[in-house]
Amino acid sequence: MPELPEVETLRRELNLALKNKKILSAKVLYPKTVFPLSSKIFEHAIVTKKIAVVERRAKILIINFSDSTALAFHLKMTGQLIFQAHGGKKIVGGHPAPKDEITLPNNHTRLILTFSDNSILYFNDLRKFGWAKLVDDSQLKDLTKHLGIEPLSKLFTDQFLIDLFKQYPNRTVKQILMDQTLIAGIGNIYADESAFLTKIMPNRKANTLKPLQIKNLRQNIIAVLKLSIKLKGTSAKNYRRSDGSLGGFVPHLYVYGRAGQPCKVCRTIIQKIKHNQRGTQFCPKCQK
DNA sequence: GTACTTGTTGAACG
DNA sequence: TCGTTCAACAAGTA
Repeated sequence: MPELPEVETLRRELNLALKNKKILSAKVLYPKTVFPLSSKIFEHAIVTKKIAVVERRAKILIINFSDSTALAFHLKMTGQLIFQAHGGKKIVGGHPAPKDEITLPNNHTRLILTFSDNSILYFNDLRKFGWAKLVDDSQLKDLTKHLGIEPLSKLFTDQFLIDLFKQYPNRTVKQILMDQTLIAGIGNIYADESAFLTKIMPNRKANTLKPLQIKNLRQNIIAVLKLSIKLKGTSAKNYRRSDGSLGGFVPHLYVYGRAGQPCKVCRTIIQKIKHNQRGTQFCPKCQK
């Protein structure tokens, strides 16, 4: 599933690909995916809009138009955005697709945007959790106002994280890291991975961590996010064990998706528990 | 067929 | 008002 690094990679690529393009037509194939919910209204409202810049907030991808409206996407777990240049190669972002077999549109395609140079952007989403919202300035603010700070911004300081742990002494590490209203963009993968790198259990209570551990945790969060972006954000694990396509970050995972396999550090078998209603993986020996 | 998984939202709870 | 818990969303896998 797309995480912050993957959305960021997609943002960079789409920003280059889409800048200054004009929307020639739009086709909604699954109305519940879009806002406004009416396909007709959506399709009519978006044509002739010109793309100014593509931005990202947490895991939300924001295509800004020149008239200060925007099309905001959330890929959730299985969303994909695929850009097909006219006669050119595809840019694929989001949920990994079986390699080289994407024919478009297909039965998971929810929205098609065609640009005036005949290039096309497809929004695919197998499970239909994702959305594409056409919003004005104030609606865009509503979409993002509840989100906490970006973990890769300068605001994400040692002191900020230490204060958070003080503010929520009874929560667990993982609960704090994954709370989008506190820190925006960390999902299950990076919560588990950064806990491993810090050698702490994800279900440790916040008030049991020493300031030095919190500082280490912050370093590890940043390191793991940056490494994943560097590897083109292909952080998504193979979605089901049978799906042979591995993302570029997968070889760097220590615990996520590795339950039952030996720890890369000490060979102890990685365990999986349910914590905070989420699958949570850890090494019982390395993490305390 | 049944249970389970997954990220996020929002309702319901004390 | 606040923090916590849980159902809902959809479709594929075990």
